[in-house]
Amino acid sequence: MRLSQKKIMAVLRQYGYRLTPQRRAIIKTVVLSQDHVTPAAIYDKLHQGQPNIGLVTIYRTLEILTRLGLICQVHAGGGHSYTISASGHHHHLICSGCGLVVDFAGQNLAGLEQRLSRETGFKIEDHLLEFVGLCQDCQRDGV
Amino acid sequence: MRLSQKKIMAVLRQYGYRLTPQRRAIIKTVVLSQDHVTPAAIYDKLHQGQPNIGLVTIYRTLEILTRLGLICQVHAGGGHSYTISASGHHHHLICSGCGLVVDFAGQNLAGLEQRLSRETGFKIEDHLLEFVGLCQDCQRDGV
DNA sequence: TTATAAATGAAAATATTTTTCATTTAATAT
DNA sequence: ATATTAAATGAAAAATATTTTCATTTATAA
Repeated sequence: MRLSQKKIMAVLRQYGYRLTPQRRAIIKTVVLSQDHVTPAAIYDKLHQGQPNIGLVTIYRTLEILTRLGLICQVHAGGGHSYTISASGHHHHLICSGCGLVVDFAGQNLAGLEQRLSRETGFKIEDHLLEFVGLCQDCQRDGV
Repeated sequence: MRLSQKKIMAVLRQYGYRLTPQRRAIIKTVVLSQDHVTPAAIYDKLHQGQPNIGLVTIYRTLEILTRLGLICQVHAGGGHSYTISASGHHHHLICSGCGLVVDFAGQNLAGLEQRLSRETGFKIEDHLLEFVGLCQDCQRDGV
């Protein structure tokens, strides 16, 4: 289940952030995008429109949304970090050909986490699990 | 088991790369480093010494070593990607306080990989599993 | 409406990575 | 040993990415 635009805006408000037209537009873009988007891609898509949005605002908004857990970053694949909207605990399957990101869940890492905690003394706060491969389309197209 | 300096150099030679003093110095730095190192950190450590090493050479060498699987990148934690030497298939446990990287193995993701492949049609090539938390020292120091 | 703290965006600063190309050099052949 | 040559280096510039600063605008609440 992906977060809706409405839900994201509600959470923003809940935390005392203002709902500016810029933020609405950025959220809309991230939510409507099927795969992950870079700050630059959002900028390209939005900065001609109304309102005119600066790249700085995009960085700032993505930072807030990430901090609130409303969007998350994709690390593998290109190597750089991209963002994608999603909700609940899940992981990413990333196409190295076209950048498509598929969310998946159902992998319970609690056991492993406990083992690691026990063996290393770490207090584990977070984890990152991503698979990289070729989606069906890219396999067919021989990317 | 971490790769030794000698082993890394042998593999480099095996693939037809030349063993320059610069490459030796870079490999030594990465191997001796307990945690992950950034290109900039390697540069700071080496560019005063003999031989004088340029940042470009560091980027190029790290790229080769990564491609040959002799070192690998760390994605989570700071957000940027860092490199660390290691061998064999393993994953990372990263301290968000001090950057310490602990390797761990023994997590077999083949079953999950198969499931995802079946469900999505992806041809999976690689994966990334990282845990982030606080190491014992940083817990104590209240970082 | 008005007041005001938050948000914006242009510009500059900072940081990161890649490209170019003349020069140097490691490894091979002699 | 020495010469040869393709590979490697590094300075500089270019390209890319991100953050900071600060004057101006604006969403929200009083």
